[in-house]
Amino acid sequence: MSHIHSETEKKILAAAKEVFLRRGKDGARMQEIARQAGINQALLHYYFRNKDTLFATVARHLIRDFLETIFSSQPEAPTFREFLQQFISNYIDHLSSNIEVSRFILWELERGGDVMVEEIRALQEQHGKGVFPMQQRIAKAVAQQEIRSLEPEHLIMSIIGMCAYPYIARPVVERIFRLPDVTSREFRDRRKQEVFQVLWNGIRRSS
Amino acid sequence: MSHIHSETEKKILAAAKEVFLRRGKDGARMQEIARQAGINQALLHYYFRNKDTLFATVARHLIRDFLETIFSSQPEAPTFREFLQQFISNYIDHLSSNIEVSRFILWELERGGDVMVEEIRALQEQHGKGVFPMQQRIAKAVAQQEIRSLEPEHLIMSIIGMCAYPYIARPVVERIFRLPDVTSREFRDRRKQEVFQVLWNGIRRSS
DNA sequence: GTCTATACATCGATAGAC
DNA sequence: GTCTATCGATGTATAGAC
Repeated sequence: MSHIHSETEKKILAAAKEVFLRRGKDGARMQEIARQAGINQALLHYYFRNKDTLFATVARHLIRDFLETIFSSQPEAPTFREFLQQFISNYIDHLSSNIEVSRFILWELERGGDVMVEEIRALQEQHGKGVFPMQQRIAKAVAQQEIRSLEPEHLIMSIIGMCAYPYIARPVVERIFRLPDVTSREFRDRRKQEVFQVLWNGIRRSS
Repeated sequence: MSHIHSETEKKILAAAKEVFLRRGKDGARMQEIARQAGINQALLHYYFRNKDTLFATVARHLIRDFLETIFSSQPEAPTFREFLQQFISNYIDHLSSNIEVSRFILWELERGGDVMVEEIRALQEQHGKGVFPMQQRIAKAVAQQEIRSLEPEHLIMSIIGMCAYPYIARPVVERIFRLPDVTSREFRDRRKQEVFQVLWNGIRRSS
C-alpha cells in the first residue's frame, strides 16, 4: 500500500469522499467527483483504475476512522456505570455530527459488510486477543459482579441499536413522533438519559 | 385509485414486488421484472407508465402490509409486562422471516421515508386519535403506574432499535460476534429473552 | 393488449494529442 | 500528468405492426 500522495491524488480522495458520502457507491458519478476535484474524468481513471478501486479506498478510510473514533478510544471510567454513560454520550454525539457516515455504513452493510468486517478484524488484531475492546470491558464487569450475568455481544447490540435507531429512522422519528431535530442538543440529552436509564437498570445486579 | 386488476396486472405486481425487494429501486431492472412476469418490457410500460409509478405502487403495498402486521394487530395482553414480551417476540419473528422487507424499509428511509410517513399517518387515522396504537398502550401503562414515568416515543425507539439491530447489522453480528444465524430459532429465543429482560427491568417501577 | 425493434439518455472507461 | 473527444455498454422508454 503506497503512501506517496500527490497533490492531485489528495484532491481526488477528498472529492470522492464527499460524493460517495452524499450519494453512495451506485449513486455517485465519476463525472461529479472529477468536477468537484477540479479535474477531468480521464485523469481520475489515470490515478484510480476504475470506480471500484476508488470506492474501495474511500470506504476503507471512512470506516476505519469511524471505528477508531468509537471503539478505540474508550472512556477510562473507573466503574462500568460511568463507562456506559460516557460511551452512550460519545456515541450519540458522534452519530449526530456525522449523520452521512452512519448512512454510508448502512449502505456498506447492505452491500454485504465485507469492508466493515475486515476493518473490525484489523482493529481487533491491533488491540490483541481478537475481540472488541468493549467486549472485554463488559466481560470484566460481569466477572466482577458489577452487572448481572449476560452475553457481552447482546449488550453491545442493545446499546448500538438504541443509540443508532433515531438516526436510522430519522424521518419517522421527527415527522411522526413530532420530536425535535435528532441532532439538536435537546434531543440528544433526552435520548442519552433515556438510553442510559433503561440499560443501566436493565443490567445492574440489584434486580 | 382503481381496484380493477387484470390477470396481467397482478402478474406484473407480483414480479415487481419480488425484484424490488431483492434489488431495491435503483438496482431493479425493468427488463428483469418483465421477464419474471412472463411478458415484455413494452407491456410493462403499457400498464405502468414508468418505473417510478410501478415502484410507488409496490412500495406502498409492501410498507402498508408491514405496518399492519406489526402495529395494527397488537397483543391483547392483560398486563403491560406480557404485552411487551409478546410484542418483542412477534416483532423479532416477523423481521426474521421477512429480512428482505426490513432491508427494503431501510432503503425507503434512506430515500427520505415519505411513503413510510404517509402510510403511518393513514394507519393512525384508521385507529383514530392521530397516534400510534402502541403509544396509547404505553401511556396507559404509565398512567396506571405499571411502569415508571417515561416518554412513550423513546420507549418505542428503544424497543425497535434493540430488536432490529441484529437484522440491520447481520454481517457484523454473524461474522464478528460469531453468533448463530440471526434467523435461527436459537438466536431469536436468546435475543427475545435478552431484549425483554433489559427493557422490563429498565422501565418497571420497582427500581 | 401484446409484440419486435429501436430511439434516446446516461455513464464508465479509453484513445490519443500535447 | 493532463487534456478533449469518443467508444461501448446498459437501461428506460416509445413507435408502430399485429
